[in-house]
Amino acid sequence: MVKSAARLRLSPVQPGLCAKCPVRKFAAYSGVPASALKFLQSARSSDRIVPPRRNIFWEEKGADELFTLYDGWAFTFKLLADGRRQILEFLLPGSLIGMHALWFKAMPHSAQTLTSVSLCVFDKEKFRDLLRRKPEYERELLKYMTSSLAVRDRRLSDLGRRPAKERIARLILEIFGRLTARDMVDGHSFTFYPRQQHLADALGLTKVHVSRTLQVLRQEGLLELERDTATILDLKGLRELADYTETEASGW
Amino acid sequence: MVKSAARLRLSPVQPGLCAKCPVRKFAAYSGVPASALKFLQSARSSDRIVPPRRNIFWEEKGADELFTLYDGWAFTFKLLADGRRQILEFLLPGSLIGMHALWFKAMPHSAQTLTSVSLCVFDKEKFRDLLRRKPEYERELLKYMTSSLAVRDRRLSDLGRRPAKERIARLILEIFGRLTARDMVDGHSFTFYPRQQHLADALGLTKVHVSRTLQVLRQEGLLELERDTATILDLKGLRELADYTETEASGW
DNA sequence: CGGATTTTTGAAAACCATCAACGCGGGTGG
DNA sequence: CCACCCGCGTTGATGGTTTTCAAAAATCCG
Repeated sequence: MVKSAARLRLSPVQPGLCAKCPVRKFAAYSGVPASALKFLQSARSSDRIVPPRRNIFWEEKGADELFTLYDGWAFTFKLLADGRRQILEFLLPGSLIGMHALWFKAMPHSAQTLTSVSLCVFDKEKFRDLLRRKPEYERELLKYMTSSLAVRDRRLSDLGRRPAKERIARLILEIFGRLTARDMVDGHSFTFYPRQQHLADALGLTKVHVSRTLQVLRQEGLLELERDTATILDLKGLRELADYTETEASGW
Repeated sequence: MVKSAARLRLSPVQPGLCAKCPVRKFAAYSGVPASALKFLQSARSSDRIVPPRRNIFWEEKGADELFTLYDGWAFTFKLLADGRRQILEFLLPGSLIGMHALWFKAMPHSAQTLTSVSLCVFDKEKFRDLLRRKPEYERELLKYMTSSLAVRDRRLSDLGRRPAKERIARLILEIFGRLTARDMVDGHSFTFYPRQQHLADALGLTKVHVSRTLQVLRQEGLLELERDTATILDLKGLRELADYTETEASGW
């Protein structure tokens, strides 16, 4: 099963009509008013398939487009002068990518694919038109951004104040929650594309320490991470360890 | 001079007409269209003065109001179960506080004053009306939120990937930039209300380590922090150490 | 099967936390 | 006005978490 899911990434599902979009109820789309769908469709200038490990856009460069992720996994990140990387967000189907482009000349971060990915591409200007014509949608995006900021603040607390074990547990639980909302889990298992290096870069750790900490979590019977597959062995225990409340698991 | 500035906090400046508001060009207000001022004024249900070290609202509680900070310093933060604190953002005049209340039942963080503070208070429902009536303002807020998210992502990178010295340097430079935009600096000196414990909680460090690191920065002739006053001794050197580019210094 | 990527392991060191104590200074109350 | 108290910053000793460096083992992919 996992294998076939992984194989899927080689030819990602491609989007069709916005009105029938299956990811429409997720993330940035969750509140798109039906009346705006026509405009959303017309602002969508094209679709695009991007292979794994390719950048979608680059930090400090300009961008004329923004995207929604239709299928596949990706992430946003920043690079420091010495090459160290901080992953800011893992992008899942429904994620809106590159809003910054709407108003600013330079992107504040890069975006890169993890799997092969299919994107809905929106021309910057057309998207601005859409916002002007459909303030309800604009309002929905404002809500989406507010919620995104809250998620980012949780991660900030994790990096600032939690030890490695909790950081890892919480990130896995967060992704588990998002995937559950998308019906992309199989019981307590799910396909998981980030490598240990990605976890490290998202959590402010080194891959070595991530490796060691994952072993502890496995030995404690809480969590198992194999290549491309994560299995939560003890959800209750993991939540407890991670101090992860139910309310943290909704809405994006 | 510092003395008198500190004394000012005991009776903060109170707001008058939105149309003549001196902080209107900062942060959340920077793009308020003149046409929206009338509505902004009418959405403003009252003013409020809050003494130092008081919460403005509480994490996990609901809120019926949102605020803009008119005068004084404050910050937002989250508490962990064991009492550890993560400061998310320092709030300066012009900051919009508590947007989350517009759509969500529970606040994702708390807000607390550092000095005595004066707030413009907006009723949640009236503010929603304002957005409905003035989509230009709504659009401006969307831009503001986007930019806030980018700032948060910089801090995330700092916590994840930078050592204590750089974190401190960068936070000071960020605040210096924001204060400069507000004309609240005196050359390379400025009034600075956070204590070392606040820096620690914002940067994911302990107050002890902040103290030691500040001593190093002082000995290196880069930065001096006394009670209520910060002085940048060597701006160029500090920027270099902090890897702080000019573009990081604008727009919020 | 062979090369590349990813994960694991070990040893040593760096960075930062913890704990505890002391000093300084400002504000407050007697 | 002075003494006291409390918040805040400092200092030292010690320990833990995490990093670094290097290398080997495991896994994947073509």
